[in-house]
Amino acid sequence: MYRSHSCGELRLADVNKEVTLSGWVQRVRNLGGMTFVDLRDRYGITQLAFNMETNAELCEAARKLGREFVIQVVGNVIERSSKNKDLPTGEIEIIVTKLNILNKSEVPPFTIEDNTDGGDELRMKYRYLDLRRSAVRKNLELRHKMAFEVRSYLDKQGFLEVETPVLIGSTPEGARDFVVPSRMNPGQFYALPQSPQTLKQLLMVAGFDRYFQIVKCFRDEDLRADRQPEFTQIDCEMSFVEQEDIIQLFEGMAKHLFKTIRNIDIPEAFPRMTWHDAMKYYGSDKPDLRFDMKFVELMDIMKGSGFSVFDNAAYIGGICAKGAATYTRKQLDQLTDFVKRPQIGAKGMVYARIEADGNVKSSVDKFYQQDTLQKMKAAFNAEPGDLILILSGDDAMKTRKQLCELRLEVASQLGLRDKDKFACLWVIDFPMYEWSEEEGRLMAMHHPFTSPKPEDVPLLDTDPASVRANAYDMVINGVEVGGGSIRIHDAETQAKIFKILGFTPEKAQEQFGFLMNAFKYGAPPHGGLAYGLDRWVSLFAGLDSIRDCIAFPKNNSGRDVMLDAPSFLEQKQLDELYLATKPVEK
RNA sequence: GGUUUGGUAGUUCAGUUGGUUAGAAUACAUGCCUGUCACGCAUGGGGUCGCGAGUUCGAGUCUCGUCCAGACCGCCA
Repeated sequence: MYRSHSCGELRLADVNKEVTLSGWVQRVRNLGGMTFVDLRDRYGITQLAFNMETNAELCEAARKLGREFVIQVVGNVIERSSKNKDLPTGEIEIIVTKLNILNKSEVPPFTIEDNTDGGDELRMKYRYLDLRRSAVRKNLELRHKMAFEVRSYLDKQGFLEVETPVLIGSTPEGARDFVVPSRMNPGQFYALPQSPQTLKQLLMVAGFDRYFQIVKCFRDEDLRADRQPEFTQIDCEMSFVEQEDIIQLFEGMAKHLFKTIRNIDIPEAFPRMTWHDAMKYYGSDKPDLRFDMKFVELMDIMKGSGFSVFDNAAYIGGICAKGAATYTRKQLDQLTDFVKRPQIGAKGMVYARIEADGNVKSSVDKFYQQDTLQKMKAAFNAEPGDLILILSGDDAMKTRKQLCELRLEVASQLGLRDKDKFACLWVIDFPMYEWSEEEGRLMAMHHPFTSPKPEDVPLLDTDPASVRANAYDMVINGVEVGGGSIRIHDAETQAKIFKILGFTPEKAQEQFGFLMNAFKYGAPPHGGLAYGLDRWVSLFAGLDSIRDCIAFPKNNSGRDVMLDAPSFLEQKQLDELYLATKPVEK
């Protein structure tokens, strides 16, 4: 028997028991006459005590233990003479009578502690050591609990978890596919699913009217802190439902997760905002509503006073930062530099402080009379002590996006983006299409299986760009945590949508014939939603990157630095796969 | 593909205007220490300053190239 107890469970009530413990050596404290060893496993830390007077040989052996040695001890639980209140097991310790070294360890390249001295790169290379740290382990425990609660909730609602294949066909619409060459079918490739979208729709045709799956999805696009090439979705689909049914059910799931994971009750319904309003008032389809700072458009007030930048602008808008009039000139210059960075691309920033007497002191005072500035102040409902920040530009959408970045930056600086505060939101009524400059055609904003709003269907023929979709995203704290739509379920409409997206009937048949054929055999009305599990976990854990809640994540360049993958193949493997070329190794 | 920040001891970092033997903390090793729990004290070892080229009497420091890593833009139906 390797252990009778874990390293996290012994308490005062266990005093006088003889126990066997196994674990890793966290630290050895050698005080001369006695030596203490912290023994760690994933349940906690228990202190082992060795005394030179009572057992010199064992005490000498304990002194020689190194960090991360795996040991097994037998000993008696006693009450400590000096207790440690910071440790759950801090009232007891083990007087060791037998010590067995199960395995030695080299000195680890970084310290295995909550405040490790290791940098990200090193921790990723030795991820198996990083995962020994409680901070990382807790994230994976949280992830497990969330997946468990998702299954519990959906099972109670009658959902069935069905596995769909990972080796499927490539579809050029959407993100780039990861592809897998087929040895048995020379020159042909599988693709890994970007999501099981079409497969779950086929399950609806098959009559599995409540499906879900916690499933890996793959997208071969550049990475970010919140994007991995493989990520996990809570993928759901339902038949005989309208948008409202889906919103209700998955809002319920979100509330269930808030309650069970964070013990937060959200009695009221989540607010809803149209995509149009989200863009107009927040410059984003995923606004962070933990704070207000709504955009105010100033075209009527500020245009035509001789300030040429504004006079020539297609959009003038601003935000009001409550109580931020104390910003110094230096801070304002830094904000100006922030919006002028190439990633944001604004030309400049106008600011105005509301002074104690109610007067407006702005950076463009020489162009505006005080009564114009007062009108502006009124438009923001600004009060003394507030700071107004204004951007303008000749492309309204671009300027709003710049203003969005400014809003988030100022909110961060003012401490308004509290990780323990949550603001949930449904963004609804997305447009069906957006124009792609690169492709020179309309692209599906959501995906090509999304249905148009019934009242907008006539517009498909006259003005497709203005058609709204039965699509919805859930946004929490400015993070898109999930999204979905009511799908098209008849072949005729689906064919029409493909046509608008620029597919020839032949091309549509070739790529999506299986779906359109299925629709000929009694497809029920259906729709669904997918939540991003990684993003949910990182929100609840307060993480800056989803990498911290993934056991073995990939780095910025899509590499697994621990496995050193991807890697080159042997020529023999390439030959078997009919892959001719091997890039020259640098 | 682009913008930007960084790469110096095992690790995290400092290193001034280009100038003597490149430092600190921590980790590690050795010794002392009987109530520590970030134990303490003393001593010691440890460096291809990412790599390559250039400028210079002299480069960790300046220039160019390159590799690696992070954040972001494009991209992500």
